[in-house]
Amino acid sequence: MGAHSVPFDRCKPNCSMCPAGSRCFTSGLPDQEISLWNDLVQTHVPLFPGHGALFNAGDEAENLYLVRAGCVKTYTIDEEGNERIRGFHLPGDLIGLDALSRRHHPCAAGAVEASQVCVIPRARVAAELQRSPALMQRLLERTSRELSAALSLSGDFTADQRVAAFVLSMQERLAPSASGQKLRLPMTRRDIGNYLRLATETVCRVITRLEQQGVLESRDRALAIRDRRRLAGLAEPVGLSGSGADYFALAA
Amino acid sequence: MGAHSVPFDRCKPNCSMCPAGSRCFTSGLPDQEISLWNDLVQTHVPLFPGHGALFNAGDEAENLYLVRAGCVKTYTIDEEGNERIRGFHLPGDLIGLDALSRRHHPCAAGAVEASQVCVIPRARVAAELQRSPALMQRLLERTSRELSAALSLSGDFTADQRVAAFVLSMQERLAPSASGQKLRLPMTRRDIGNYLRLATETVCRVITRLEQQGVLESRDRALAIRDRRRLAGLAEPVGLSGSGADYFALAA
DNA sequence: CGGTTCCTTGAGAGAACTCAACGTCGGTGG
DNA sequence: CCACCGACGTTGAGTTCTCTCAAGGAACCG
Repeated sequence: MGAHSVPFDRCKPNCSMCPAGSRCFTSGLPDQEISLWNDLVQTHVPLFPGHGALFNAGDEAENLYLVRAGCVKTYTIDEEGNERIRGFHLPGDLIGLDALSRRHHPCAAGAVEASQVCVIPRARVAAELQRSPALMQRLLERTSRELSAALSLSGDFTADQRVAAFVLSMQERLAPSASGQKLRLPMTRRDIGNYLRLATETVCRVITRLEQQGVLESRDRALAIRDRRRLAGLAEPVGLSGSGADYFALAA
Repeated sequence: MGAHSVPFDRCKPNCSMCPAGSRCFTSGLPDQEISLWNDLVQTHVPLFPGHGALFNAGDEAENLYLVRAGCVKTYTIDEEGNERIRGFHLPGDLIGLDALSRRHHPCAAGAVEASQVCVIPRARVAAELQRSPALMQRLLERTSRELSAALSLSGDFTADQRVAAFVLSMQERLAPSASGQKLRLPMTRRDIGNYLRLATETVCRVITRLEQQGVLESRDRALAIRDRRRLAGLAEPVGLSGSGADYFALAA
């Protein structure tokens, strides 16, 4: 992965044609608000794995980013050069919510697979917050939801529990309607392990074991859930799933 | 710890006399905004360890809470009855930010030591958000900061790194000015271990080791940092400290 | 084709956990 | 006043889960 950020080209996006569709965090808002948001979005940029980071840790946090398509990871690099993945961001997810109280990004962001992200200048968001409580609430809700998920994953769970929770979570986020269907994970085993704080080999072994027990079917990145109940039973202590259950909780 | 929430008594608090003082998240706002916030605060309640929870996981999230004095922990109980501490909340900290996108609390809250918390009805917060962007920004910033901290702690760190980061963090939060002074931790070794995902014994052993190396001085819950540099060096990969460095980052 | 990256499986090592015991402290009640 | 009890803190010995190291096979690409 290169050291420098990608340059932005100028192509004005249009929310009504967005591939993220109903997963976008504006989904469900009145047309007027969405158009307002659309005006905030400055441009969108393509992003490819290994072709430079979207931003690096310590960079000034000038923008928020919204994933249009693909998968983007946020990560830190420790002094020994080891990557630590903090999160995977799928279509509709915002990137940069952990920097809202800071001037600089606490982490870097880069593509896991070929992706597109919308760029929203933070100054414009800050200005808009003065006018649109609804958008601000959405922002706050998303941030709160990420907090809740991060707290869930920070427990000390076994490798089986972690992997089970991860698979379930990815299924819900990637294909919320198609339960039991085949699923294609965007990331490598190494990335999964890094995110779950497990060695790559451990991830492999757990998946193999779950396959032998008839819980999963897996061929490389393709994956199908055979026994959802057992998987959910394993994942339950982690408490990661169902984060997006009731959305408008903050609104009175 | 009892199963039922404590009843609220009626004592109207006054922000200008709050023991949390400058640590409160309203600190630095113009007097007018603070008075506005003061109006939102319905009441404040005392809280004692072992005398019932402030709320339990699954409870309807009717209120936000703001710690006035003491120390409050948030935690979940898994199906085997094991407690998992998700966070310690010190004077000035808000409780319930992880529930802003939900109707129900994902965790319980209870006193670590004798404490007082302000009660702020969420409905009133939601209504106020329409009018006061400054307060909303503070709320968003606090949530973002907690997210950042939670992500930092979710890495796979050694017991030494975790304990070092915890001690440093507590020192910064409890006595930001009095560096090197003696510090009194509000929580037991068991609570620390539970929070850091370490066995109680491991926490003891690490502290003992750090003492032998001249990094710390420790007698039960009293604690003094002897070699801040070594401690920070150990804690550095965790990246927990300094979260509150630049505050008004979101404001334009 | 080579070369690279990813996935998978095996064997040994190590960090943290569990189990167990003991000392200390503070409260309680005889 | 003191014995008792429970909670907390500390230390030791053995176990276990996951990691590290190593190697082979599969997929992809120039």
